[in-house]
Amino acid sequence: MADGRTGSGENLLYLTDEQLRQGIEAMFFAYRGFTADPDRILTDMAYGRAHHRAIHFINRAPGTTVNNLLNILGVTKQSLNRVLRTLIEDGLVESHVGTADKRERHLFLTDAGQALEQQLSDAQRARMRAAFRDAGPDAVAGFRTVLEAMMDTEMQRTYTRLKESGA
Amino acid sequence: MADGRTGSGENLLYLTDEQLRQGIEAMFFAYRGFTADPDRILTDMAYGRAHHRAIHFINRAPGTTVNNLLNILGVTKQSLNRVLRTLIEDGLVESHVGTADKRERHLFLTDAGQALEQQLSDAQRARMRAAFRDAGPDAVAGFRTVLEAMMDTEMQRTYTRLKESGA
DNA sequence: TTGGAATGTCAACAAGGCTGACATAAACTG
DNA sequence: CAGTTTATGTCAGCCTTGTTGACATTCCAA
Repeated sequence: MADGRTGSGENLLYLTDEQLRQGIEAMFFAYRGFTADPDRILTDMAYGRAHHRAIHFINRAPGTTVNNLLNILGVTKQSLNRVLRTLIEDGLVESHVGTADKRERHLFLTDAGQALEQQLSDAQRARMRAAFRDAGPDAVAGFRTVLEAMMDTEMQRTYTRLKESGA
Repeated sequence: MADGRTGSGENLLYLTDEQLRQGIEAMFFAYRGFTADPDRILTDMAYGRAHHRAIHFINRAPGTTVNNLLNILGVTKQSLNRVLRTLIEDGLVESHVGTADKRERHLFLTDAGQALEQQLSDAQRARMRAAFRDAGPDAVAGFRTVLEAMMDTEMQRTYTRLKESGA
């Protein structure tokens, strides 16, 4: 079974260890490309990938709480807090004490924050768009199907919720 | 054009900004799942993701030189060296002076190194296999097409070379 | 009203990137 | 052969970004 064959008559050659290893390496190299363009922009400022992630999801769900962002990003609150503090100090993010629950902080991008978000996502989308266009719609559908299947189930739910909150 | 439509008559709705953003978020969440299982195994030892990457590619191309590994991993020699040093000290990797060119060091996994590699890749392959099986062969083909298109051209070449050196 | 749960902040530490400087040995070149 | 380039290793020090621990504030329920 290590080579993915079964006696069922189905063609399962796409599940051989060699095919899986190629998939693993494709993920590794592609993720480098995926992050390369925003990374380049960010190092010119004093920011890193963690700042990008925070900005992305605050833009995606304005008014989100720190706790919610924590669940999305999958890091500790202390780690996120450091990133948020610099973004707030630099005037890219605003934090408003919750009205219903004063323990909560609701996060928003300022105009400057939105400008940076736009710059970063333009760069990342440009690469994604080129890849999607080269690959074609059927390949893109397969790409998304496999990625969804690769997520932890909890992340699948988060991803779907975000997806449905969009257009 | 920001929504991906053109007047060409082609259906380019899969290139809308919303579709691209979903692709971006899918990459983010899926990569977390992709690394989660090996990460869990590694933190129980004193190792991290960097050690995993080194072990993976040494196993993939036994006898590879330090310089070659550097190009594959895309890190500085100082960074790689720190990782290699611990792996060699711990008896997972062996470094042999080159015969043709004595400046080069050729890297090999020891039996213990191969055992760890097996453990890590089993975990990672299990998730990839489940995702591939759920998604089906056509989706897997699309997945790989998009990932290859998303790599930097230099990484595409590295990836292809590795792929062709396999089965 | 009091104790626990939720939320967020501050401090300190570790992993793993990075640059720069430098050493060594081997290979190559004029 | 002398000088240069290449491959590798090492030291020092920096930054980002993850971690745990301690603590303050706020809310809610017994």
